[in-house]
Amino acid sequence: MMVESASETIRSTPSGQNGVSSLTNQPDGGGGGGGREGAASGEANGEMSPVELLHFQQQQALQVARQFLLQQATGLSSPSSNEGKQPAVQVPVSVAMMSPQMITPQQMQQILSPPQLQALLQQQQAIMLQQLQEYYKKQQEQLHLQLLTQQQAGKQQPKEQPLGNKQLAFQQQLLQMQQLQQQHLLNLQRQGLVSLPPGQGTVPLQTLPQAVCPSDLQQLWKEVTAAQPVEDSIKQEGLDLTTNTSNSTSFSAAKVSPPISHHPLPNGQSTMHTPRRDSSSHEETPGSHPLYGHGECKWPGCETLCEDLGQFVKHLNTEHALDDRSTAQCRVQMQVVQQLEIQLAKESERLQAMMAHLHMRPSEPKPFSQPLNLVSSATLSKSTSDTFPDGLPHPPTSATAPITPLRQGPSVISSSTLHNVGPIRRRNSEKFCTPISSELAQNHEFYKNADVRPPFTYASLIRQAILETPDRQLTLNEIYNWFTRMFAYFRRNTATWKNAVRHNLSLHKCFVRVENVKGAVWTVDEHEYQKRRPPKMTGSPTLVKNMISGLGYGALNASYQAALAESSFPLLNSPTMINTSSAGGMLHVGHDDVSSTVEQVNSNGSNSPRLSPQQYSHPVHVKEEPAEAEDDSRPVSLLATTNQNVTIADDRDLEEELPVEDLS
DNA sequence: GAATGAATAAACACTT
DNA sequence: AAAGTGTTTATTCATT
Repeated sequence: MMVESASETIRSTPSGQNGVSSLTNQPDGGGGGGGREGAASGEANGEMSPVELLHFQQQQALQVARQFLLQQATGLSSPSSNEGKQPAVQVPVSVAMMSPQMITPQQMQQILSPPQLQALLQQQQAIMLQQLQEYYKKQQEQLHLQLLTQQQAGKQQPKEQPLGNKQLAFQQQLLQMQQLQQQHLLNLQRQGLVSLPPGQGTVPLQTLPQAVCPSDLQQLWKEVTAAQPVEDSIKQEGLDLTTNTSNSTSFSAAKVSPPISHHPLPNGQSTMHTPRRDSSSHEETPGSHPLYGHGECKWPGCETLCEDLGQFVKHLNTEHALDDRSTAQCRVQMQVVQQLEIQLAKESERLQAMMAHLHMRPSEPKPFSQPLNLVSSATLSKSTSDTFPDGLPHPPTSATAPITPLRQGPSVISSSTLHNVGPIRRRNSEKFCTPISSELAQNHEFYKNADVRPPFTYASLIRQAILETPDRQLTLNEIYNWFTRMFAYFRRNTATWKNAVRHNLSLHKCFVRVENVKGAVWTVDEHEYQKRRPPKMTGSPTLVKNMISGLGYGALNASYQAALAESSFPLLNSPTMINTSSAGGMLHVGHDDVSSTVEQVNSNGSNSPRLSPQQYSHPVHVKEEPAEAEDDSRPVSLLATTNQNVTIADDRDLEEELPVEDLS
């Protein structure tokens, strides 16, 4: 039988330095049409009324800010915006020779070493922050000027209604600016995240998508922009819109409020019906009010302390009754929400584009985590989202950022992974000695859904597949199934990779074929496997250390482990074996691939009843006996989150008996 | 440049 | 006989 031409996908270009230049598709990050550059220099003056003028300027300012934001947000993907901004970064020759426009982010990652990338990103961020601050400063100065002008004018005029409007306009502008700041920061963080290779240890926890919560952002912003006297000018005017506004913006971000036109509810509920606020992890008690939290009124600009809900309601009705001010504030809030919606739309679009680019199914309906695909996700899902020790609601693998589900895929995907997007021959597992299992764990969902070739060798994959089963043995067909189940990539070109699997099974001594009642099964001879190649960097403590820190395991630990657990290496079934410290432990395995980690897990994870001991000893037992005694137990790391149980035990069954195959 | 490991392709044998 | 399974050889590429 002919092998269908699968080769085209696989061997088209060997990746690496030579192939890169041929890739030209660029994700058109939100930059949209290129022409919007010179958007505005808020200059318009003239015959307009002060109010109109304000509005106009505000619009323009917003425009500029938006563009700026957009540009910056896409800065990484659109080389034009960052050309020449990273002088200090050392770029490989191969990159340097390419015209910048030709480089896609992926390619960048391919080409740049993780440290380089890191440096680049940091620079980029620093620059962006700086620019942003400058920009906002200017805006504020401008505002202040206007404010003064208005004040003078206001003295001569009846100040009833006009003044209110002006104030509102200012409020709006400020609000929006703050909001933009926040958004921008978010973008920055996300950018950094998305493209941060795992090897970059310096990633602070907050920069991780999982950890980005509005409160963090605020905190960050406060630090970053502490110098800004924004609120002061406002307060001068007698407005009580203070920093707190950022609070309101952040928390309303997630919700889309219906456009209330004129008379919003007195208490502003209509806009704030957000059930769960990001920052409200502690609050959210049954009798709570969206505008009440942490003992204070969350009305924008109002931080009045209220002992209890009753008092708060009272306060709400008195202080925030239906009047001009409340109405206006509500309107401001609406705008804020609208802005966020716009932003969300843009981000979503970008996400789509990214996913499309990565051949992922855009339809992925599960914005939030999906634990494990292997098993019915339903079973696991619930536990996954909240099982994390750090209280972070998302499993690294599939979880999505609270607001924008950006990281469907490679969220965590490591550079190494990205390296292999596309045709590659070399599996990096070896070089970076990234434990395949961890990588797999982290990007499990991604591989499952994205048609991306996994960066592991067939041997390591096969081993992984085998070790994942309780019996540590699989029939060829089961191995096939595992491949297809775990990797979208292996759902096509079947003839090719199946042949490769067979070839590997036969070729490597580490795979032992055992006759069974039902036929033959394949097992792994660990000893042989380890012998297979010299441990690249196994032992080196320093390396290990680097790796750990590099991967950000310190900070990441919890989520990482959770991810691992979630990734459900079946072996881990036992919920008991949770040992945070072990994250390092598993790393030290150092061996490249999937297996290495897994194996450790296995051996350690021995608790799980069904694990069969064998692996180490050559003599392979065949399936009949489920498992005798648990083997040794090295301290393993994986923190098995509770959900474990569900897992893959069934996995195997699935293939054999159940036609299930719900793998997306 | 050689050695090595891995991916791919393909031929062939055996079994079901 | 066909399909699946397993073995083997050859070629190519990438890395060391």
